[in-house]
Amino acid sequence: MKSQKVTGASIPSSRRRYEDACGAAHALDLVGERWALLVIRELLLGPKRFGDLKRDLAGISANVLTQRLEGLEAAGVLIRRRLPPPVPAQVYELTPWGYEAEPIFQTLGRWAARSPSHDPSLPLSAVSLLLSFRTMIDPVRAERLEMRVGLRVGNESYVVRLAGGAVEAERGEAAGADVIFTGPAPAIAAAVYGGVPLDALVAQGALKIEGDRFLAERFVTLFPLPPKVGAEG
Amino acid sequence: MKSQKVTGASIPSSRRRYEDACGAAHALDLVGERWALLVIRELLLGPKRFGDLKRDLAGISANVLTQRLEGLEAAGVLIRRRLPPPVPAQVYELTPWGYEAEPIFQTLGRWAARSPSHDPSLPLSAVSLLLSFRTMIDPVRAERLEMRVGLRVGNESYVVRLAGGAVEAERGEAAGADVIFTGPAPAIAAAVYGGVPLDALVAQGALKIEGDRFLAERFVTLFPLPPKVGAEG
DNA sequence: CGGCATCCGGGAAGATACTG
DNA sequence: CAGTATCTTCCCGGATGCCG
Repeated sequence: MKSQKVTGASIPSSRRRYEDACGAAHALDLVGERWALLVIRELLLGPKRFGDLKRDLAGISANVLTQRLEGLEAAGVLIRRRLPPPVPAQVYELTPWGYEAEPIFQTLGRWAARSPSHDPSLPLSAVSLLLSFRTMIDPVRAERLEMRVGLRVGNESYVVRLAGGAVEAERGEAAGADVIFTGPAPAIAAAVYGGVPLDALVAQGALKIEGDRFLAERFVTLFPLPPKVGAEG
Repeated sequence: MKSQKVTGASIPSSRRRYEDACGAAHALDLVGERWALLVIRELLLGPKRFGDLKRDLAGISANVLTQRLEGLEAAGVLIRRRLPPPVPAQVYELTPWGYEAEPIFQTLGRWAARSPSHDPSLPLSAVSLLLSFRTMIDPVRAERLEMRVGLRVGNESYVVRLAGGAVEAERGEAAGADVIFTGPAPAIAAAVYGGVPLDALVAQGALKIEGDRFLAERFVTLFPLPPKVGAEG
């Protein structure tokens, strides 16, 4: 029978769509299903394989991930690409338009960071952390500050460059940076957003810091969280 | 039995939450359920009653609307307020923080407007139309253009003010504006976003135009849709 | 192991009818 | 008008198993 494959590309069935010309409503038709936006988030720093996505999206199940990847591919948000041999792995990569979704995460994140119920001490993926640097950088505190910060999280390596009040945060080789943090993303987040002293994190073995320790101390002060609601004004 | 009422404030059960410190993930915990963002959208121009929300959110059912309103109230996004007599009606109104969600709609809308599957000819609420003016205004085409445009949609009246390339769009009295459109929101959208000539809409009775007809023709050219993907730059 | 299908249980969404 | 009660349908999440 060879199983005929009639799954239908998992575009939301027409009954399940908002029949609404509003752009935001159509965005929700495309990426409003559970996990869809977080799948995009995990790809914003570059292509990933199925297993990496499953690992970094703690709690997603394989079948849902498959459905979301199908739906997002059908919507034109990402493409499935087969890497050439040496390692003929399959990866999922955002289309140029898919990459343009990043401002959605910035406005969502900035807004929700003010929620009384937001808990920055929850687990966090490396991509989320790097994207949060792009969103939360304080240009005033960062102006006339130049540094390259390397991050080693799991098997991946990332670089944050500060220059002229602007920030770049992307995948890249950490070696040669002014300071290098090695450890899980939540430990780095604890220093940057939780106010946990670097000494403490190093002492308990959660974090390793190489290079300019003074720059490291500066770095973790550059990303202030907005005031929670209720503390207006 | 009097039915015991244990509805529970409808904050997503913990199994259903992303346990993720990422701000965007938390935003989805708060407003990621179906219809939640559209409920917020309908309140961005001011308070509404239950029935108005149900009418303007075509397709929502009463029980889902009730659940969303409960959840959004529990999240601190909106409050339920009882108007004082003459008409002691109940209305739902965004909190100050709820109003701060508007940029979410702008980034979502701008992004999705480029989707190949976006269809601007679908039905549209009056609020969506007004918000789209804030999002889609072309400051270049609007610069050195000053006008007040009144919109009468259903029983509500709205005003769009253009000055110095900036736009204001809000509830307000249409009388006295330079030009006044009267008709359903989709008809106005057809002129602005669908390129349908005003003559045609007036001729078929979909739209009434009072005041400066020349300004009306200018107005409908001020909100260009971004290029669809595939027609890249 | 990566990718995908299948079956199942629970729960959220949708439709309809009903109540104060 | 502003919701509630109830029933059905569908989606989500987990487990398992197949195939390369």
